[in-house]
Amino acid sequence: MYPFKEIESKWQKEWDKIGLYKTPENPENKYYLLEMFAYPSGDIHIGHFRNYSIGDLVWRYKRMQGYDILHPFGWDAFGLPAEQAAIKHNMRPSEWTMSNISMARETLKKLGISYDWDREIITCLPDYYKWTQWLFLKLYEHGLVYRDYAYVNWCPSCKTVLANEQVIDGACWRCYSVVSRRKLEQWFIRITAYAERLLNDIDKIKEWPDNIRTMQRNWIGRSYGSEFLFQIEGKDLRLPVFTTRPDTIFGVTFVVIAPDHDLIDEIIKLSPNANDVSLYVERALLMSERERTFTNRPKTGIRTGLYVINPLSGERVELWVGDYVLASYGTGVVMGVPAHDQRDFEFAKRMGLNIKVVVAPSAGEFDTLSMEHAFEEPGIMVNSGEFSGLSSEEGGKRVTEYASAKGFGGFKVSYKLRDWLISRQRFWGAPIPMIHCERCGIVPVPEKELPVLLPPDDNVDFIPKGRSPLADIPKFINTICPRCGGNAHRDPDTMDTFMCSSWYHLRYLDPKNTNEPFSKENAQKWMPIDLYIGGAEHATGHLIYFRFITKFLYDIGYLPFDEPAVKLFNHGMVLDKNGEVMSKSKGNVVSPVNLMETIGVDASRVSIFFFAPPEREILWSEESVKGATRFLDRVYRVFVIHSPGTKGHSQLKDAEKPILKLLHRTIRKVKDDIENMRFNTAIARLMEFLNEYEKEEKSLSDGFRAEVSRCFAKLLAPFAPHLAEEIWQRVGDGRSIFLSRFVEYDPELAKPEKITIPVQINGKVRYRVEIETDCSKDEAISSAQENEILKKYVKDKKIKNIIWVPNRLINFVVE
RNA sequence: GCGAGAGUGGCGGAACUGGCAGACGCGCUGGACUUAGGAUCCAGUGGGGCAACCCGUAGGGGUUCAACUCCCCUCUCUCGCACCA
Repeated sequence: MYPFKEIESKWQKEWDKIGLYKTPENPENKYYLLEMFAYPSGDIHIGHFRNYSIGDLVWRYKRMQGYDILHPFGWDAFGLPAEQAAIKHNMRPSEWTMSNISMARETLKKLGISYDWDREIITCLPDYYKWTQWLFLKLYEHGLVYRDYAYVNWCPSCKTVLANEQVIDGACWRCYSVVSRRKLEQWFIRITAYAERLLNDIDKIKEWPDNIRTMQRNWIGRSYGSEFLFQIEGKDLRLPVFTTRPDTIFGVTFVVIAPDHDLIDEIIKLSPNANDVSLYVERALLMSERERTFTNRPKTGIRTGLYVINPLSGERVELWVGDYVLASYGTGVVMGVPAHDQRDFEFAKRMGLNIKVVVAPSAGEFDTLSMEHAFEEPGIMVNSGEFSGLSSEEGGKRVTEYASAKGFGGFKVSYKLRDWLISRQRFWGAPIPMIHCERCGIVPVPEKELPVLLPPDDNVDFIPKGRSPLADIPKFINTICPRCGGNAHRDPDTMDTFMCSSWYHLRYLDPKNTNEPFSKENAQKWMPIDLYIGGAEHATGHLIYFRFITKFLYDIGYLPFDEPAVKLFNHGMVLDKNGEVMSKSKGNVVSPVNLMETIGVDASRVSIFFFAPPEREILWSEESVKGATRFLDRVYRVFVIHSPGTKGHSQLKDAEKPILKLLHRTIRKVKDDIENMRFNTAIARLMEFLNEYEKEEKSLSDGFRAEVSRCFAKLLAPFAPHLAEEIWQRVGDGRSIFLSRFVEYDPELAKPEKITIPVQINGKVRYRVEIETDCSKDEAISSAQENEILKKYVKDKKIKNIIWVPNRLINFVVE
């Protein structure tokens, strides 16, 4: 194997010395290249390596095209695992986090990833989270932060709040007790105020993958419909009901409210069978929302004994509580129209409720009793008072207008997107900069007092006691009200780490700024991100929050753009050879360090690029690295050991023409493949070129070989940078290859003179014919017609049609 | 369950916009070189017949001169589902 160790360490030192990765201060041709930052849960694994190698490849390619690039890296350092590690290993969260960061940073440096380390950020350090808190205050200032009650998972035996991840089949992951729900007052961010823009602007981010754009659309989930108020009979309480089918309002035979609805306690109080309802609600809340909404699960429910009045028909119908209704969507109350909604139909059948047809396929045609399914399509309204006879569309509109005029309803747009709950009852996060004062109520911490420092994490008891550990640290929790100067206490919760990661890309612009999160000037210089690389698992989490915060900062004048990233690229996951996710607990983590030490950084990169297209998931296996090491060994032999050195150009010999033409075709294909993120086929092209070149090598002049070496080194440079630099040292201009310009191809040379195309008879390939490139249809057909096989198939039959696809194929359609 | 993807030789994958299915590589088989080979080089390699041909892209149907590619149905797997980041 070629001496990769010496080569790699030599060039890494050299690049460091010349400051290759430093960000230019005043970019003329800017390119902001960003990979999602890392959660430091241990050392870099092969999945990270894949992600960052993709970024590094793009950096090298773009650099050689003359771009001024910002390519930073950082750490998403707050979060649950640090606290878990603290409990498990009796370590401080900061110690665990920072030592993981040092280890991973060293690995990234050894892997030679082109980051400008001067711009590194760490979200758990005060100079960063100060500005996360600042962001929270700005959101508060603009009315986008509020407090409300929300359910959390609660383990009664550990007495702690659990993340969804910590709830396994409804039980606590540590003690296996049944997890219940507990209502807590928490902080929310009103992301729903941006729902419409987040949805509409998906049209602006055309260079994001379609699947992510579709997932975001569905996640935001806009639906147009109507809202109607159903009064509880005899009470002064009106329940708003959202529906997308106002045309079926006369078919309501029951109304169902969610067990987690805000008004549920009141309903229980009013209910004649309060005990049973209360018990039902308690049981329903043990299930996750996801379980509750499984459509193949039998829907359950309970009568409240209360009645509500249909505002349109005046009919009184039963009010039920049902677990298939979610408080978080629509109004948390649904009208049951069993004749025209399949879920309602099943519910009514199970519970013995009436089914009333109010929409018929066409006027007069309907059958009330023999229905086996709901009729969900639009049609003609029937049994609907004055609205009978109208089409669903027209009637729905009229019904809603009528309700609006009478004050018991109206048009309504509903979103699936919910407000963002950011309170976490945990230690290891950015403290929420709010103060609770007995006299003044809730008071934000003044901006000049930021950061609200997290107290030292030694001697903190992380074993949960049902509230945030910060609540039990007097030095932290007790404070003075900034408004009245009286005794007050700080908010004990910390922020969701998605808050930290929603703006980190902006801190890189200006990571040392002590006066503001980043300067507008730098934002103007570098934003938006030109290419953002990361996993698709963030589709409806980080990638929505990140867009939202960008829009918010645009609105308050901090940013000149309201979308953060022009282009998004999702790489595939790296799984082990059994198709399982790599994790420490499974012990199947593949380290790029071992790989790098046995075959080198360049061969490791080439293996992972060659394995599959970068967006595809891969099942990692060591056997596949052989192709890459053999390839680079041959490259080393042909272009380093046999290097002709820098020699002048010479007259082109006849034997050199085909290689020259192949070289230009290779340049064209490799460039095209890099630009379309098809790195596996780009490497295949280089292999093919090498195969041909090696056969002819001996008959070529030194001057020609030097020219080929220069081109090949540049084509190789994005994939195997160290080896490419080693080749370049022998044939180049004395500077780094990454300061040179990438190769261009000559379209004339890239075109082959003759091509062989298939000839089909009735769509089946029967023989082949060689034609001149770009020849005419007649020329092609005449050369194809002189053929025994064709004559055999045609015989006395007629040629009906001849299909000619230029430079592709000929198809004779016979008989 | 809902939403988003994926399924091609023994294996990873290739096939531009509907136009030669299997590029490139791994593995395997045979050979060369060699004291040796888990090194290197050469040749072969989807299946059947071993010839003309036929069959093959998860399964079933359809559109077309032509389908891995487009449409319908079914199956399997992966990711996300709001407190993992």
